[in-house]
Amino acid sequence: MRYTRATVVDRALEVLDRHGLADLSMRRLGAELGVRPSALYHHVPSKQVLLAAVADELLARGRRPAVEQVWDARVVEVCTALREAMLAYRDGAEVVATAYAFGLGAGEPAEELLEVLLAAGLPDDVAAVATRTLLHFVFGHVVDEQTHLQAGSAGAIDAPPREGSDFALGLAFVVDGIRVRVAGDRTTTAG
Amino acid sequence: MRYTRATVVDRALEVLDRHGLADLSMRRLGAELGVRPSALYHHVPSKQVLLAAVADELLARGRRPAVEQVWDARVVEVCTALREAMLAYRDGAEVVATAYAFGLGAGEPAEELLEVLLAAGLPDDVAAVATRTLLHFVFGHVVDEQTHLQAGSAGAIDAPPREGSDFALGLAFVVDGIRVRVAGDRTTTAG
DNA sequence: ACCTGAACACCGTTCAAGT
DNA sequence: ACCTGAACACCGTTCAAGT
Repeated sequence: MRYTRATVVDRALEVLDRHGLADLSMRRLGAELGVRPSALYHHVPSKQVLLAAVADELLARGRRPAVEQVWDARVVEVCTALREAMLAYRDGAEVVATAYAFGLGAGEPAEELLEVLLAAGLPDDVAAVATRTLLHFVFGHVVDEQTHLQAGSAGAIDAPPREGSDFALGLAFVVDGIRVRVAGDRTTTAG
Repeated sequence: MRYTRATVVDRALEVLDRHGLADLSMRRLGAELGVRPSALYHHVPSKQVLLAAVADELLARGRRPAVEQVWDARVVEVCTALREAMLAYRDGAEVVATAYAFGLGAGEPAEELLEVLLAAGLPDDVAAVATRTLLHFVFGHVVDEQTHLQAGSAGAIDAPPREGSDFALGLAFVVDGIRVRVAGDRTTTAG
């Protein structure tokens, strides 16, 4: 059998969702494809790069069209869509957060947020920090949330009721903080 | 030679700081202590627990007395001290953030922030979410920051100028967002 | 109680050789 | 171009046996 990079990534995402990140090894993935682990290195330079590709594929599948018009509602929309895309796959948040930390994935939501914040009137450097702050919140929160959800569904102990409302409240803290700056800059520019 | 749990943790912290998290294996640590890896399991039940102990030791060494009185200045103080404690050791942020995610470490800064936010007048559930939002920001930001700092000092490419000011600005977003709630609750209570 | 010796069940990655 | 076979240099953890 001859494989392409896309099918390797697809199969990796399938193994991730079915067996979890801990079981997604190059050897396991090779076995799943009926191929020696070394064969994978013809399609992907390293496991790190493969996982980044998995992260981006996962996010691509979760993409939703933009509907909100105002900057703050748009920020909430992008972050909420990001959360849902990650929650849709087992260990999705961990994979995306790690890829982002290595600078290899999640570039698209980052660019989208930066655009929105620049359009809202923030200076370049402030918008860049605000974007990273939002992403750090989303990744940290959803990794936590997904860990607890999965622990709850696997074991006998049921998970604490950490629903989307906690996400909305935490996100509101960050967005409100950014709003203070947006309003301040507008005032400064106007005055 | 006979060792105690404390010396094992101390030595692990030393290996972490000198060689990095990737080189801190049970086998490596055993060799460093002149002992078989299996001997370590008499002092510590698993590597995960060892790393959590390393995280807490690292934070204990970075502890500073509280000086600020007002809640928002106090929050900034706690978060800044947390950042500095983690930056003081190689891969410190990664170790502490991971231990926190597993619910095994960093309990002390979490409790401190929660106390401050409750004293500021936030209801229990809001204060809990605010605490987690602050910690997610701090961990996410400092892991990023430390990765770039270390990449800059190791390789030929110099790091981008991500100084403490980015941290202060990002933290201000979250604190300002929380302030909106503190003010709102006070208004609600008063009205 | 603390440690050794030996094993179990794995990893990611490289690379000459085959087709 | 794509894959096999085999190796290199590792992992965390368990457990009977020693002292």
